[in-house]
Amino acid sequence: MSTADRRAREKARRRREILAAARQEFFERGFHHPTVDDVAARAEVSKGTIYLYFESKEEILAHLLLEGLDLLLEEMEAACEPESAQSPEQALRYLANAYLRFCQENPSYFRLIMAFDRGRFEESISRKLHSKVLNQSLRGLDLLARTVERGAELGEFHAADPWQAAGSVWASLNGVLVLMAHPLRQRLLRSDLETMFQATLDLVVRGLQDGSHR
Amino acid sequence: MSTADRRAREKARRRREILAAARQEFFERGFHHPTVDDVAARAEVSKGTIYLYFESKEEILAHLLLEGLDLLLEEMEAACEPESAQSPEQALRYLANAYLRFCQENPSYFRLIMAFDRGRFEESISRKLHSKVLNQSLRGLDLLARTVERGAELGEFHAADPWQAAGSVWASLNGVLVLMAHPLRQRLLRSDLETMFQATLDLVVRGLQDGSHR
Amino acid sequence: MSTADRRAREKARRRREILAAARQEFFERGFHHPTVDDVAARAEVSKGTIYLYFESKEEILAHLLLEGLDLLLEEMEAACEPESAQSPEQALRYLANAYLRFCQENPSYFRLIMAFDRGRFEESISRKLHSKVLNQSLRGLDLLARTVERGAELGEFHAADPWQAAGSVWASLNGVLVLMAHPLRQRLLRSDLETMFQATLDLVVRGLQDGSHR
Amino acid sequence: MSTADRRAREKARRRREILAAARQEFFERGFHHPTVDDVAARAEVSKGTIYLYFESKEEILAHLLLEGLDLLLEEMEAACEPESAQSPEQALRYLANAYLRFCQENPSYFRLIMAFDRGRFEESISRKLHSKVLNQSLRGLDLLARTVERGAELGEFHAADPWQAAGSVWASLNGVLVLMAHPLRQRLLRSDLETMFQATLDLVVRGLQDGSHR
DNA sequence: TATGAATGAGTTTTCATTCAT
DNA sequence: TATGAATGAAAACTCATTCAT
Repeated sequence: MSTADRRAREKARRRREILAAARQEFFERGFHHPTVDDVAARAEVSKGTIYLYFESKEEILAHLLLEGLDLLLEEMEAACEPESAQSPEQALRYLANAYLRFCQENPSYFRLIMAFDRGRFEESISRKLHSKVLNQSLRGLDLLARTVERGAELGEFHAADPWQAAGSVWASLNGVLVLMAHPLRQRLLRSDLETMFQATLDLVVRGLQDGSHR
Repeated sequence: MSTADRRAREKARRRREILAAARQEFFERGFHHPTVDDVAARAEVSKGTIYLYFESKEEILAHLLLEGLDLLLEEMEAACEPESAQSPEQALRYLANAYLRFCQENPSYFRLIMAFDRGRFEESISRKLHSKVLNQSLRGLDLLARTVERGAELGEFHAADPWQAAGSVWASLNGVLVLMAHPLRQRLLRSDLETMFQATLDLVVRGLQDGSHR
Repeated sequence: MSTADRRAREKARRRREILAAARQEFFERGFHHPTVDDVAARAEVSKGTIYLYFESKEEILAHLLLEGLDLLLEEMEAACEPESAQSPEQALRYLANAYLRFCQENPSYFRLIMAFDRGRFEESISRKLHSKVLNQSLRGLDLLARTVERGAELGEFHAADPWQAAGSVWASLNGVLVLMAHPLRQRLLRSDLETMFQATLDLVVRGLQDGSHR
Repeated sequence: MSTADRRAREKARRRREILAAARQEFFERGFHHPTVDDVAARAEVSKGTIYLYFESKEEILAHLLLEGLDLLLEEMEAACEPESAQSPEQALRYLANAYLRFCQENPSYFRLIMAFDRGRFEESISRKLHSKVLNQSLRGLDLLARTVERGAELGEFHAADPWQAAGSVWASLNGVLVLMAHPLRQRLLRSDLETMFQATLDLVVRGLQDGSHR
């Protein structure tokens, strides 16, 4: 067993090393520029070895994406940790800000997450991995939905369908992050990501709190 | 003159034909798959001819993008046409719905517009064309901002900075369109684009109307 | 006739204009870079017109070469003009220096002449034009040979075969021009074209004057 | 070790095979005509493999050039081997004849060496390779200069600056080789390379021996 | 005579992936 | 398990020349 164990451990370590090398390459030089050779060189293994641990180049990127999602989820979960202690609005704001911080601190992961949406990814990675990514990417929405739901139960939010409302919130925040990713739009709107993000958050929170119907 | 005229007309027609062929290829097979050869074959001209009318493959895509933006802007402008006759809320809803319709009816143009954001486009098209695209892409935001401003002046919206508010609204709507572009997310949220879009629109409109501050 | 005359004159003028445009393009940007389009643009005629006046791109270059040779020959002929008035040595030195001046003042023509030697020229121009170039390029040698011959007759040079001797002289002078064309070799030999050329000229003149046989 | 050794050996062999294939292609069909595909086909490897062993097409040519220079230098060094045993004149003649033989036996290498002078070579090969070529191409001149110097010290040659004199000799011999490379000029001068070369060699040797100043 | 639109063969280089060792 | 040599499809762009008008 001990031998098998060590083998497995070493295998896992090697895999992590390759992933780390890929992360550096892709984050430093863009998602398209680095070649498998570049990654192999950085990981100090041969090109063939890469294919021993990953099916394809795209799968490596998918795994990095998964990493990013894990990190994001972790931070979002931490943000609404002592759940009961926070008001739903507070929790919503914490969640949103956790997302904002994550994007600011990990712009490359954010770009990767956004790139996943419209990419040839889906065509070129295994079905299993693809659904893994999708699942993970929905957990954030889930956290949001639960918070909205709690707010609705407490009468603080007016949302007939918490999932839908969570979708709206998520879409709005995401939209700002994408919108402000472009420096030119920051200039045009004479604003920065931080300000814009908070303004949008305020806007949707007010929308959730206001029960009036047109 | 007649000769020169006919020449110019035929040149313009040929250009349109190439653009049409490119549109078909790119919209049917994705923005990355088709080669210049494919476009040439579809347009029934030689590859060299393509380069007589367009500087590069990327410029063709940029011109398609411009087409899409023109179309979108046209529809948005039509939507708020008899400006004075509409309440700001009404105008905002019309604008938003014009955007929604456009995206539903021209999903490929929408994908192209979204794709433009993050891409090597900027590096590979002429500066002039690039700024043309940017300019056009900002006019939608401008329409929105003017509407918000009118609402603020009439006291119907509470927005200290109309441009910022317009940015929030635009970002939110855009966010929904992107979010729901993925069928899997539609399923998960047990909703469809239409519903989700209207819900988000409601949310932000309520947010604009509600003057309370937390 | 007058009409035909004018036509012919205009045709000749147009031809010269194209040649002038080609000269500028090729001399400024190298013999390989400019395209037929570039030449046409410079001459302010259409590309098709170029082919009305010249068979091919290579033929244009050949005509420029011919121009260069004409110029060179003119100067060499001027150099030994009042033939009888000069000593053969003097005449030889004048001839050589005419060549040197020509190369210094028309480095592009010189490069073109050298390029003709080893080039695909021969393959791609008409036989007639090719022999015209060859003929012309031999007239310099002829001048040299006649001077050597005169020297031999006067007993100042010792040359059993004046043509052969002229060939040697010509080859040597040419060799220096080529050798010193490269700045790196100028540096290595710690000399410049002028000095080296005169030194070589001295060397061969002494060789011609010295009747000793090993 | 054995494995690594064999690998290295095979790699070197493959490289030699590619170079041999390139040599055949380039020497048979001209330096410009063959494509990388042609070389690959001749070497019976895929096109990609070529680029595994050489950076570019130009680098292949540069390596062939280097081969040629190595060969030439070898023969020139052999020619003045038992240095002390020869008179300077003898040594000079041996050197010159070694050069002549090389050019006669390896006309393609000679053409390549001449072609290197003026060409886009310098722009398209690595700096390191380029200086390697330059270095090698100067060693011939160096041998000549040392011989002339010895002759000057012994009083047999009159050369104030041995390097300059060597330059003159080298230029002259080179000039003949270039001049006579063209069959048409051989015909015109009613001479052949061999005769012309010896005549020119005689001329410059006499020039070196004669100390008179005009 | 002049135009200029159209052609399309031609060429280098890249790189994900495979597979013999 | 690891290597790294080999593959070969792919793809954008150029430009001399032709020819209908």
